[in-house]
Amino acid sequence: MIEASSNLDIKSKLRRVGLRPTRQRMALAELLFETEDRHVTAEALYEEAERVSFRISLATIYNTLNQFTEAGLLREVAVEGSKAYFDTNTSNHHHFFCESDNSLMDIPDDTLEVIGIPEAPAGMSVTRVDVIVRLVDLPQEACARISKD
Amino acid sequence: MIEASSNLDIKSKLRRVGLRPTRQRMALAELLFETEDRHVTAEALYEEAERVSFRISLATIYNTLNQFTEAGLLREVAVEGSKAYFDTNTSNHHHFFCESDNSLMDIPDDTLEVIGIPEAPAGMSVTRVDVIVRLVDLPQEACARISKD
DNA sequence: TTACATGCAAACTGTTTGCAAATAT
DNA sequence: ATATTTGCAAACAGTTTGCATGTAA
Repeated sequence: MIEASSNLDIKSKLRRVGLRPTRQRMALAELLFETEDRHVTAEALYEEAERVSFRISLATIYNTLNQFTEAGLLREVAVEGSKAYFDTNTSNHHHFFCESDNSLMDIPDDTLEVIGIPEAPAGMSVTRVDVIVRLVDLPQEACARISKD
Repeated sequence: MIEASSNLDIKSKLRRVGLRPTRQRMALAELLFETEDRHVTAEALYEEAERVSFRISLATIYNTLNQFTEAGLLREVAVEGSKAYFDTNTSNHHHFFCESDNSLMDIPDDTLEVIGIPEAPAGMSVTRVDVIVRLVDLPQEACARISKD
């Protein structure tokens, strides 16, 4: 049982998108939305739940992340690599991806701009423009030292 | 045995990057580099080899694609999704990704520009900036009709 | 009390690896 | 002759799914 503070907010947040506020969805929502702008993988969220002694199966984590994404509470970030990343910031924005430790960071919305986006080829339309600025940590400096999540 | 035309070119191309020109590497190089700007997945290349009756194992395709990438003959494109995409155009450029049929297309180098790339966080440096313009085909229109590869 | 959600294990996809047999130099 | 490469099958990671059990309304 994680916190109790904002249970009602979370409950209605789930209800609003048509998801039953079950114990596990509540707990995951609390972990995800209590702080701003998180970037999680299924595995990472699973470990986080473990850390606060919340019992949940990995399958349910996957299902829940997908449901939250469909419901618009999360957005999936397209970094290649085998893992799926979920971002609690669903607005239009771009990302740093640190290749040294596979961490994602938001790029503040107003710094970066893409100009001259070509028209979509005939019969298609643009759904989104994703920019990933790939980073490596310089020798001697630990990428891990920078705030992640 | 695919073609015979430019065997010498391909052979020296492989030698130049320190790879022995084996039968299977030659065949794959021929498939990949005969035409410009290809985007392949391992599976797709495997099927292509089958189509021209070249016997090769999928494991070798994977190994070869990775070797070619390390050698700088290919570059991996970071479209999320489970599959790895390899691009024969190793220069700096961006991509359309058609979500309807999972195909990649190059965006001509000079159309698109990213401005205001923020500085890398302390201790890190930018290795690359990737832009993916995601597309869907409009109803009624087949994305597949557009030239792929 | 009925429809929906969960947990488990098994299935599945894309990819990598260990090792014996085949090939390049 | 020697080192490298190949192919196979097995291993592997991440993710999804089928189904019996548990839970929310």
